[in-house]
Amino acid sequence: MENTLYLYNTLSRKKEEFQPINPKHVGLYVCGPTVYGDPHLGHTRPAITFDILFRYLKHSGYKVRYVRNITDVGHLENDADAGEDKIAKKARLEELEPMEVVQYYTDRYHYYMDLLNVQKPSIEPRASGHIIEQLQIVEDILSKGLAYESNGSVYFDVEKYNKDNHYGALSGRNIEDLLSTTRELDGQTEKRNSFDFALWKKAAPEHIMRWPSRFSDGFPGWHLECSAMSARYLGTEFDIHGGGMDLLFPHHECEIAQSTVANGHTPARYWMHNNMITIDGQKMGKSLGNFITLEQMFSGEHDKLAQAYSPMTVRFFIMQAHYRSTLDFSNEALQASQKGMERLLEATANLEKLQASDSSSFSVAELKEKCYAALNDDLNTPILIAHLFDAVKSINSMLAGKASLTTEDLLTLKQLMHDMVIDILGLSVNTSGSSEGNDELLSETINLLLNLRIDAKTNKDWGTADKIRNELQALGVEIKDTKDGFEWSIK
RNA sequence: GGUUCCUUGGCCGAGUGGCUAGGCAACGGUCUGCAAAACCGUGUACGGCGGUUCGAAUCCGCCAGGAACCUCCA
Repeated sequence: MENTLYLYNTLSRKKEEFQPINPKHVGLYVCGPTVYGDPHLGHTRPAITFDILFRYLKHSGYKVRYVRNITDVGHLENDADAGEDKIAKKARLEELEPMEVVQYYTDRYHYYMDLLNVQKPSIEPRASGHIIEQLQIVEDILSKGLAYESNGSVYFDVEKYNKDNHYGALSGRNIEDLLSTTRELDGQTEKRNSFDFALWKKAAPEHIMRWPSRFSDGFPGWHLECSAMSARYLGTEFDIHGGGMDLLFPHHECEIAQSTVANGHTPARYWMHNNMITIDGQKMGKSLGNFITLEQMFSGEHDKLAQAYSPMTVRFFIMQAHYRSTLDFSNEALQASQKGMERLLEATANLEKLQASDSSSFSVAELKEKCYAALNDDLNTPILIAHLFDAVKSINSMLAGKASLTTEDLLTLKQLMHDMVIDILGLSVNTSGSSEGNDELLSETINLLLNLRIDAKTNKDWGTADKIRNELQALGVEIKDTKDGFEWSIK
């Protein structure tokens, strides 16, 4: 495929042609979840965004190593002395072993990602499994004089780093701004500057998750795991680093600083950031407590939810907005997505019914070109979907006998729709995930009833015909009359 | 307070200096026993005020409103 993919690089703040370091291979690192809570709607944004990137890169012929971590240690609750590992806190609250909490929420995360048809990354490393690598980086940075030890903790010396590098290059800040804007928090006394960040943190007595080191019994600073694990599995320089926009600063900025000191160069060439999902115009997130969990989305059990939404509806909803735009949650928007997606999937399934003819009344080649152009333009899935709806229109026109395609064009269209809808957008064709009651007996029974209805119609017995239709519909069987009979599906 | 970003028709949501985004909803028509589905058609959108330009929703300035980050967050 001689397509050129353009990706928006946060580093340069513009779209850049994507060129991998090693031809045919792509190294992709994405910040994964912190597993101390149930996955919510917000978690689906990066998961789906980078799932599409992963799928598209593979579709384009690249061999992709996709690393997405599980954060199970190290996130400080507040800062400095008041710091407490989030996992540990949750554990004490629930009186569970920290690793028990981690396991539980990791499993939950995996379960819901599977429902959303998010492909598993190639490697899913855990921070807790890479303490040694993280300590090695701490030692390395210390030996280079860009970190200092203080009361059993080790901090990165941002000011010193900034002399030869630009701390803030990714997020568009500079150290002067940071000096004046960083909030004064308790327990900053260990640090030389408020913007210094921990590489290693001494554990308070009540802190359960801890590892021995020559500095103290403690745990790694929360930016360090990504530096350690990306370098271990992708090398010190790899192609793409992704994550949520909320991680841009300080997380990714610190990551760059650490890795730059350790390796002499920035870790990733392209930095991609997905925007947030909002609700009532505000970011959906843990801190605000305004999130809707995926369990709630799929069951409909939440005050904000007018109904349950299927995983595919949620997936489609997310893909209908560009990944760098905020996306506002609303029932109306979700319902619109659901209906649109059903139409798209039905048309895709109906491709099999199409008959070729002598000539083509529309250009499949042009459609195909537009689809790839949309993807190549920084993964513009809303535009891609708009083009797919054009295809839907054409497919339905063909079904209605108002459009035609040659055998060759029809084949191309089938392949294209399969590639786009199934492979790249990752929608599964069996629409609603609910009762797949496709057992013989049920099918034959419904067929029997609908055949009786045809008889009734032949006899102009509209009362009986309507009764069969209405009652079946009430039971959730969707009925469509066609020229030569009927079609039905279970809703 | 600092930095950055956003404001598009009933709802969601793309986009470009001049060429139909798309979806959902609505309305009219075709089809149908009636519906549903499908098809055809309709909707004179770009926060406000100035400026640049032959021409701006798209560039610049100001104003209004909103958001993100600066603290854990996807």
